Amino acid sequence: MGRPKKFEPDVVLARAMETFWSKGYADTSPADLVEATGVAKGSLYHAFGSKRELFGRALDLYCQTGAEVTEEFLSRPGTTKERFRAFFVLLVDLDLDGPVRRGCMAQNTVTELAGQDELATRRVHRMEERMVQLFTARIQHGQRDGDVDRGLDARARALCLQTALAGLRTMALTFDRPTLYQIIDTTLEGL
Amino acid sequence: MGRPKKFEPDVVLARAMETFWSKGYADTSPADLVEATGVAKGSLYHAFGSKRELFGRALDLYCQTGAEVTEEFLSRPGTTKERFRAFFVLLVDLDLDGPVRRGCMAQNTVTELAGQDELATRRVHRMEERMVQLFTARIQHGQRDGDVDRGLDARARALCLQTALAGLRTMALTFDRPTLYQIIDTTLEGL
DNA sequence: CTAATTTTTGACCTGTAGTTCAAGAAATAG
DNA sequence: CTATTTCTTGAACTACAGGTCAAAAATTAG
Repeated sequence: MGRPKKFEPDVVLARAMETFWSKGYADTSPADLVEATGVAKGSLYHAFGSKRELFGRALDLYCQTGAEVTEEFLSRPGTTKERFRAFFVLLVDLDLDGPVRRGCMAQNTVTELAGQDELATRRVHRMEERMVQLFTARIQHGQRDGDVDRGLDARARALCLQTALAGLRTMALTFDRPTLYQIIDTTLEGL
Repeated sequence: MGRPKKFEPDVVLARAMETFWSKGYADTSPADLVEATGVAKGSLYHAFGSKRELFGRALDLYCQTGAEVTEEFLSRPGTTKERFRAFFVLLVDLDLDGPVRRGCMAQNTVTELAGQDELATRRVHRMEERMVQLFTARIQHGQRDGDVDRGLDARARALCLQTALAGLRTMALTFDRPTLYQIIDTTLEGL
């Protein structure tokens, strides 16, 4: 009972995520969120508690979605190298084709909030570890397929790929597409 | 003539840089700058015009210093791989030994301001290009020394190293030292 | 229909960001 | 010593951030 909600919380959360992603935490104002979601300020606070809490939920959503997309994408048919290449290209394209270059929300968050917000920092670290796990698993899968040299230390390699990806998304803020593609190819050469 | 300055502009600028580096642009308030520099608010505005202009000067200082340190460090005696390793370790240690993890100010800036402040973004891009040039030159130097395989595309390799470095400094916000060292070693293996 | 419950909303509040400025202080020129 | 110049400083100002709240609206239980 009680008055029914006028908005879908998941939709509002997704829109809030987009806004935080594009503008960062500090530079997103309640007014921005009202504009992005179409929900009045009071309702937002009623539904989500505070700007920080809403941001936490948005970050969770981002990490969850990101992990799902990664898993799905790496498990499609193709060699290990092909799959990583396609995945990296996907993310670079995502960065470059958007109306504004905004990189990876998790990285942006840790860059902005490391040393200020331990919870957010830990959340991002968990996400990074998850990515390394997914990469490791894909490499090991490739080793079983005979796709990847069995002498390779899968986790060490996965850590390098995660590092390369983080770097790539930073580079994608200022470099052009051909250069970024070239970086992807050179990076993946050793696989 | 006129009343003499009470402070050394270079010292104030260096302190402002430290503050922007640690807290980011948006989250640094005039009050923070007053505390960090010991100079009254009015004087800061008198000397530097605006927060944005002061930040611009601070960013310039950071890029300038960074390029100098890089050049100096890569030109010390040792093989190419040794020099890159020492340089990467230096930066990781810098990140980890400070009182707060703050990464690279240039990356932080472009992460926070890409799509909002074209001037700052271009400034960072120039810095990144400069780093790639320095890396390229060092690799070519290694190729002449017989240090590095001559079949290598020096610039492509340098781009990868710059990307790895960017990634490494992001990873340094959340990962521990042994893992980061391992990443450095694996990354440099192919040199 | 009444009571109880849950949302919605904009008005309102407090604090601070970023800036300007007027008044005074410290120098030098003549 | 006076005029001129340049610096220093905190007070004052406007705008907005982040959040609270009371009143009205929409539902269901009985």
